[in-house]
Amino acid sequence: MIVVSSKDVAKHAGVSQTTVSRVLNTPDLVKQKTKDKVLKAIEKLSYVPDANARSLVQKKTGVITLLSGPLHNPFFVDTTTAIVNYANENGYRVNVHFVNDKKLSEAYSSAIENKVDGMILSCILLDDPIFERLKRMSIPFITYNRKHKNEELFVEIDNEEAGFLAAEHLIQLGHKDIAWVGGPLTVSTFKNRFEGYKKALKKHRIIENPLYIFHTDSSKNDIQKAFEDLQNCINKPTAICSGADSVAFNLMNNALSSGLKIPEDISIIGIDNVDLSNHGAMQLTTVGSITENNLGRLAIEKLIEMIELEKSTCIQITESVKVFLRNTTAKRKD
Amino acid sequence: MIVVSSKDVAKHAGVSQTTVSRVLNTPDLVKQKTKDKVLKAIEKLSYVPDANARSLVQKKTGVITLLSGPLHNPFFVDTTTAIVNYANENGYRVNVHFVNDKKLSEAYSSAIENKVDGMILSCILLDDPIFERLKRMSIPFITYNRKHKNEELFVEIDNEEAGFLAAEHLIQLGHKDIAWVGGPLTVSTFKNRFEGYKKALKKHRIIENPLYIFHTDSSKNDIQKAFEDLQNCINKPTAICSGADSVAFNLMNNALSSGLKIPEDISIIGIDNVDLSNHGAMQLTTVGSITENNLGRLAIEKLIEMIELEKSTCIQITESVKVFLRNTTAKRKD
DNA sequence: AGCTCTAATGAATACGTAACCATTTTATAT
DNA sequence: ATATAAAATGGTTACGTATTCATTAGAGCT
Repeated sequence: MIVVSSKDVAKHAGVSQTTVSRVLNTPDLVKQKTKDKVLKAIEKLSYVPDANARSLVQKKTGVITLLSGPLHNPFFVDTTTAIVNYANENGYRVNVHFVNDKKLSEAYSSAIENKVDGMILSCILLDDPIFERLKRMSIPFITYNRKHKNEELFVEIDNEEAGFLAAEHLIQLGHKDIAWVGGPLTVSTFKNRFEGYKKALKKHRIIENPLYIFHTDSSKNDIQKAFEDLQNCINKPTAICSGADSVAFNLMNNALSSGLKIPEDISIIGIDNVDLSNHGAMQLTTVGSITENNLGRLAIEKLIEMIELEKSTCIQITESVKVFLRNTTAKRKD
Repeated sequence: MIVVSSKDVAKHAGVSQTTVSRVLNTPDLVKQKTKDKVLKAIEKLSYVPDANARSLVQKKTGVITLLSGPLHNPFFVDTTTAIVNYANENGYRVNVHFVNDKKLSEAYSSAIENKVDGMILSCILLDDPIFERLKRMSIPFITYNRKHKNEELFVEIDNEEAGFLAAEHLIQLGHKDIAWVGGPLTVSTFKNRFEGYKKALKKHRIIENPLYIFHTDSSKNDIQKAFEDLQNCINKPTAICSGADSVAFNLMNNALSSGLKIPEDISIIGIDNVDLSNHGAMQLTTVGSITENNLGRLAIEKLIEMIELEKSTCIQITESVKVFLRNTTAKRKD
């Protein structure tokens, strides 16, 4: 790979490397005639400045690392789009990593190897040591979707309220046998949503049935297993409260392929209100942010602010939620 | 941002910077006792090598730029996942950009600003000048999904055959009034698929109806407009051949929200066989690669090969296709 | 012409790493 | 003990840029 440097341009234009640099960064300081010479040389040699070298001296990389959950979860489709696009519009490039909880720490260390201007994380655990590590390294970062037990630097929806509203919606439709299929309780999102679910049951004096409760690893297989176990219950639940839209989509898939009709045979509600849930073929009833703000977008805005103002403010954003009524929930049949 | 460098580690451990570098890169060349000292210092100062500085001297960035289409097209969900994950497994980071055709050149120039080890493009136009530009810069690259008129360095499915099979499938179900809703003909994918569609009609002696043919800009709005125009035809088509699964999903959404039943009232077939098309609620009949290889995965494998072997082979991969029969197409009612 | 002030340019250096070459230390053979 | 080879370490430099400081050219004035 032949690389043409600013020195080559300088030699070709008969000026110093400094002047070449000036033409690109502070063009007002250089005479028009010189500028022309240099620009011509740049054109002719098709010179492109090396962003790596620049970041070495400027101590600014223009790169943000995104540790996102996997894209087969449509929530991360929406957020990744918002994050990458907003960052690009503001002159940042985004290194994207799709992380699963199993090899979280590998992902972290590989991400830290590279000096970046900031990091944005979706997959932090409640008591993840990465939190303190990033703070010690004084690298700007923010979490979205999930949050750390420290309750700092996060953007989320009101997860407990979301779980509560989801369950209460089903209760108000007359359901009593309401299952919960969520994700691991080591992440704030599922933990709080599950708390909300329990709170709603309690409020309406419905006794929790341990056979109805599944904390999956949010993999397709594990969710399918939960669904099958539910179908094998003696008292099949008439409704399922899903810990996330992605879980709901998987459950819908399982229900449909075992011949069940939604919502006639079973009601399913999600949480997140991802774009896909509004598709005509899905029409998933779900709970999501009232403002319909994209959490990724909120997070990246704040992160870039932190980077550019160079101060580490405390960011705690919790979006209020409501039910988005669609066609996967219906009154209980008797 | 305080940065601790290998010099700091060296001073702390009482060795030279060279030795620190050696401990990390060629540990066999350094005595155990020294190694311990250095590793201890690294630990204590929580030193992390600066990948930028390294790439400056090694002339290798470990970064690949991905110019992908937007994620609301599920095809790019599948490919982006495959590309990012495979690249990460092989020690590369991926700068992701989501490009729309309107501001393609902006995206290019911003991407080129940064020296990267390779580029992978989904959105190249048939006669895109970027092709020659990248070749001149001798930066390894490959295109997937679409290809350039030069017919080099691409991974695709057999698009003409795909269009042909899609249309013929509808014809064999008894349909004669078959619409085409695709994307711009300036991209190879849609151009060739449309050719296949026409070929099938011709083979079965069905006359093309210009009122049935729409080359949209693949935006939601434009597709909706096409759908509405089709519904306003005097002879409504009984089936639609979509230029891509993403188009098909949009059409399904339009059909369902205007009260039509699929496939009873209208048959819809896609091309790409994206993961989502197999979801229970979608069950989109579509045409896709026989091997079900992910095009993104094929492309990134080849790209990394090119990077590491440092030779620019000619890559032309065209995957054979077949129909994946699901539930959005049915016999024509009379 | 001589002076001052500003505009325009260049030389030298730092950034953090790996590579190259030189040197010192240690082990092995005579 | 000495010579010789091998192992281990250090000094210096290059990578491509932006920055700092020094210098030169030119404009405007008396």
